[in-house]
Amino acid sequence: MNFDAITITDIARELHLSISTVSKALRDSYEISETTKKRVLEYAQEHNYRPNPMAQSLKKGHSKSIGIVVSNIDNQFFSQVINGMESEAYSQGYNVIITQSHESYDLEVQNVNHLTHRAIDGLLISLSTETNSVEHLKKLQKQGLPIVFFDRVSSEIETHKVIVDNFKGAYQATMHLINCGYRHIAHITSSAITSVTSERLSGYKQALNDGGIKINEQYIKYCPHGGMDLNEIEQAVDELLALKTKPDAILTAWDRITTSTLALLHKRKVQIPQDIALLGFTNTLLADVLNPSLSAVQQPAFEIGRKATEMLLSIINSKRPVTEFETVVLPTELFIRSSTDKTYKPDQ
Amino acid sequence: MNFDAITITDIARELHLSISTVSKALRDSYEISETTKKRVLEYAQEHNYRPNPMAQSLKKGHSKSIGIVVSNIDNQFFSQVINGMESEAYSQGYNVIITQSHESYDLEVQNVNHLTHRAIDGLLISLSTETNSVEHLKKLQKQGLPIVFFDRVSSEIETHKVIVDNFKGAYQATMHLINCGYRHIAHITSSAITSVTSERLSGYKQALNDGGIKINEQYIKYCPHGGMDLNEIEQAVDELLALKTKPDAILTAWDRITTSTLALLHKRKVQIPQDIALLGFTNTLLADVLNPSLSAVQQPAFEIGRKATEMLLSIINSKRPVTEFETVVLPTELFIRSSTDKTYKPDQ
DNA sequence: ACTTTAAATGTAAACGATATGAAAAAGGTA
DNA sequence: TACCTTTTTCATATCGTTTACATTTAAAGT
Repeated sequence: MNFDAITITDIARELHLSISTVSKALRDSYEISETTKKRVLEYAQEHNYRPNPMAQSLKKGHSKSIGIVVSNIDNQFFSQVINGMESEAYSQGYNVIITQSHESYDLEVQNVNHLTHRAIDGLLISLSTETNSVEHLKKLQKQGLPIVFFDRVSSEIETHKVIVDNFKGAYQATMHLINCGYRHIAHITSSAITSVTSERLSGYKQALNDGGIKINEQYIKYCPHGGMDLNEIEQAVDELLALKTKPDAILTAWDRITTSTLALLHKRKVQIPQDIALLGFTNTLLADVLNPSLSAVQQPAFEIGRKATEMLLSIINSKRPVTEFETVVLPTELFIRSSTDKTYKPDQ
Repeated sequence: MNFDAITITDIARELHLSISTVSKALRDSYEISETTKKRVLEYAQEHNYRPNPMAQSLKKGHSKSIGIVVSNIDNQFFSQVINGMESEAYSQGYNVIITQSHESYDLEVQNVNHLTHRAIDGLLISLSTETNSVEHLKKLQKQGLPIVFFDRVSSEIETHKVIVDNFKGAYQATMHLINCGYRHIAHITSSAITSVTSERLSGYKQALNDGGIKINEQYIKYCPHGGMDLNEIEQAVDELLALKTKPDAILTAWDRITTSTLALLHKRKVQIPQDIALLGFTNTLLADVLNPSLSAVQQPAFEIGRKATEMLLSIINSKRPVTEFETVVLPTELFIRSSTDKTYKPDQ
């Protein structure tokens, strides 16, 4: 706002009042007479006065904005999460500043620094797949910056967290595949260090166990870059297809991996679900109109974002330091469509 | 940053120097001796000193952040645009603050106010479909706020603009349909007041003319809310399907409208392209794996965002007031897939 | 020894708002 | 009229920086 805007000083000068009188009148203080208040308010209105937020922030010691770090905004899941965050933040008079880590640890650190440079009152973060040290966040937390994790959390930092029941989501999905009659179920997932990955992996394994199916490590493929690197997924898919006993179903654990796997199977002329069934975690709105319509584990993305923000703002607005932290676990939802349908006929 | 951070004053006190000496040392001024500089720099480093951005902004009169207003972040086109903006802004040391109008005029005004409240150095905006008065922006521009339009622009404000060749994009798309042998080509588009809509509509009409096809106003449907309101699209589709001579092809003009139309046709068991061909403007990454794979007009979204930001920053950083404005027109790209293929067999 | 000059550091006034405490004005009571 | 309240207004310090200007100190020149 380097453009000429009217300040409190201008009003004081014009109205032959002191700066403090104007300031108080503007905030409707009881100390100021009704007459003066009216004069000031009218003048302010007329000249479109807006308090300078930088001055206010400096004086008050907070910026009324919160920082967000996600891996990629260009991803249905995260953009829905951000929607929820924005909604909650705005309703409480806060701005959000969004940054992307693009699944890179270095970028994550850089973004976090950039954000704290730029005066945020709190941080909402989903870790990048590369991240296995959270020292950069620990330091900030120690300095007093409120942090709330969502989606991909760290167990090394004690704070509020919002996640989904990844174990159950993956368990239900795998169990659905088993119930449909699939026996060779592969799993393509992301970096092994990410919380989300290991929880979903456990759910997958447990379901296989409970279904009396032996776990085959060859059926589990890791894509360390979480779907950002198409080559990784391509290699994973090709390795699965090259196996003597090819899988008859694939459970993909991440949004990007799911849609990429679908595209790759297409390109290789693999019939879904006749040759291989596909079921994946994804929040795409297009699951219904994909070819074939895609069975999916969907996350309550908007609610994740909203809840995480609510928790962050509760820390920010808390009078006393917060020492009791909570981890909110939201349920996933399984949508069954054609891509896991044994009786599927391509021509509808 | 209301958490206890070290300030320039702390450093000065500890090192028995004046505040200005420290300030100058930190910015490597020639006035300060190498010895002092080194002492200050080392101390600052060690104690992890960060200049308070609010104080700097207040003093320097700018915030190093730019505001963005889009209709919806949860939309491939816009998230790609924002990616481009973020990329350019960050490389020049600027932050972006993103807000969504959700296609509502009131929300747009509110966001713009909120943003200027919160100290931005410039504004990047794509108008909401509802917006037909830009007085709120004119006022800000008059006050000196640099504004750059992208995508949905207003002819009533003179400033830099980044758009795509909407006319040509729609013309090529329609021509492609004509060349494929379609003769009853419908057009579902958004609010008639939006620049994008009218340009694409003209392209559509011109192509029909050039192809010797009479324009049938019954084939042109408007969805004022630009795809946010599914009912509108549903009604448009149903009206088209109820016509005595149903269209044999549909050109959809907006990302959301395209994917929604696809879903609606699916639900109504309309075979694409056998019953009706579909071609639309969309930037979804999933066009290849939709059912059927979707012919699409794609926009260079990242480049739109990057370029718009570059132009905005050039205004912001310009020494003299900018009076010469430029409108950059980028090309669209037509991808031909199965949804417009007369010879299409569902089973690949 | 005394002035000149350059180098290094310091003082203080901004930026725009808020808040504390004091002063002025108005009203009330004896 | 003098004195005390109460109401209303103002002067000023503050937040953390930046910066124009002033001062100090030391070295150099005459």
